[in-house]
Amino acid sequence: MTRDGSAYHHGDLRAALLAEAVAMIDEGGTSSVTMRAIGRRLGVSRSAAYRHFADKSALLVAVAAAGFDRLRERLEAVGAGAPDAAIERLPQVGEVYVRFALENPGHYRLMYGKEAISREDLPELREVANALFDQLVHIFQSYQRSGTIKQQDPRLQAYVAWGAVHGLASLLIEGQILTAVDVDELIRQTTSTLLDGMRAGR
Amino acid sequence: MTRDGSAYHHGDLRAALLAEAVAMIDEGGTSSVTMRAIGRRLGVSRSAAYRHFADKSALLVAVAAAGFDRLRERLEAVGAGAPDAAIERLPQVGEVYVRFALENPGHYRLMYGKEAISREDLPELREVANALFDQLVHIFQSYQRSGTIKQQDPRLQAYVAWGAVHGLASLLIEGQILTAVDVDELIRQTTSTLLDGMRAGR
DNA sequence: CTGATCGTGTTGACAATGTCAACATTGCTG
DNA sequence: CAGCAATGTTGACATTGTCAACACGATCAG
Repeated sequence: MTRDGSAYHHGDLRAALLAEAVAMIDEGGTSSVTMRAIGRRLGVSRSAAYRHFADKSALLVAVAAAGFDRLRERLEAVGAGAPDAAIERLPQVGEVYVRFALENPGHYRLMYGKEAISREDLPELREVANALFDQLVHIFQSYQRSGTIKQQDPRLQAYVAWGAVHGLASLLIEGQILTAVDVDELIRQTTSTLLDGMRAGR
Repeated sequence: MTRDGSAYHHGDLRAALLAEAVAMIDEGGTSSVTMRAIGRRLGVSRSAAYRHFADKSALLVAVAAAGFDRLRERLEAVGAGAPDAAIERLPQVGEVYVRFALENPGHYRLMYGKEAISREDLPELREVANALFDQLVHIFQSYQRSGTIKQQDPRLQAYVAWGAVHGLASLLIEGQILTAVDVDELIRQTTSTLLDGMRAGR
């Protein structure tokens, strides 16, 4: 293997399948991802994918997992050097998060939706997603320690913030925000409202 | 027609189709709604629905529209008598909104998702949904007039609030919030954070 | 009352999909 | 070099959305 392409054996079909699926998802939505179409695009037969994934759902799960990895990398890069409690942290995280969704709408929908894949019974996905959430909780804990925000269950604060940012991302990628508004402004407004709403000292 | 059931002519198939589709959506998700299955459940042939809806998408659009109507009714009922600027208004609206999503997850997903139906080119849906949004903008305008919150583009405030509430609803119905938390508490926390974050006077 | 007409249902048919079983080809291992 | 396990391919089936051709039945003209 690792040969180029004279034929029968692809070389690294698994990786190619994943990449192609990601591409198709962001081109035409999850519904455009079809076992047969993906094979066609890769010049491989319709059921070749079954040697690498148990079924379509398994393929999509792998795609989602890859998405979580990419998102995590980006988020970790935010203020990699900055102190945890730096006040710019939350807005930056929020922005990167929403941008990711906007750039990979199909991917994002797959990751946080339930239609295509159900997360409950997939420990693999649960872990990655939980890791992301924990990262957020840590930010709020730092803010609390530095006295910036209210002393409260940080998980609750994290859920509220995650909800707000996820909601904004969803509205945007689902085409619900039609009137002309500046996306950057919306993101800033969201994160600053959150921070102000959680500020310590009434 | 309007007769009971001896056979060929159903009586009111259109309404029955809508009702059955709604039921199926909230039972097994949008993907479980199948032209053929819906016919089976109604004891009618597989393509009977095509006499009332151009295609599957048209059926789903009608279902979504019905959903918007139901949601609007519920929201209008909130504080129907109370003055617009009453401070309890926003939290109440938020709670009713999230509750609706939790009670009709499939329906809600269909309404605010893009996978099954695309809203842009459906003026019919645009109107209902926009009416809902305008309602929200009005609330913020009232708050501003009464000096409760910052003077700012109320549409921006409305988007931020809508995003937060929509995001919370989405996370809940998509099964993203797994750790044990009180839903009521989450809703309250969200709306109060929003209000505090928008309060006038720094 | 008779029959034409149109709305409403039904059946047949087709292409596309996910998936399994049987078969083919290849690369690696002894 | 023989043979096995991994990887691809083809055939087949049930399911789906949808269209065309046909069937039924209510209503309206005469």
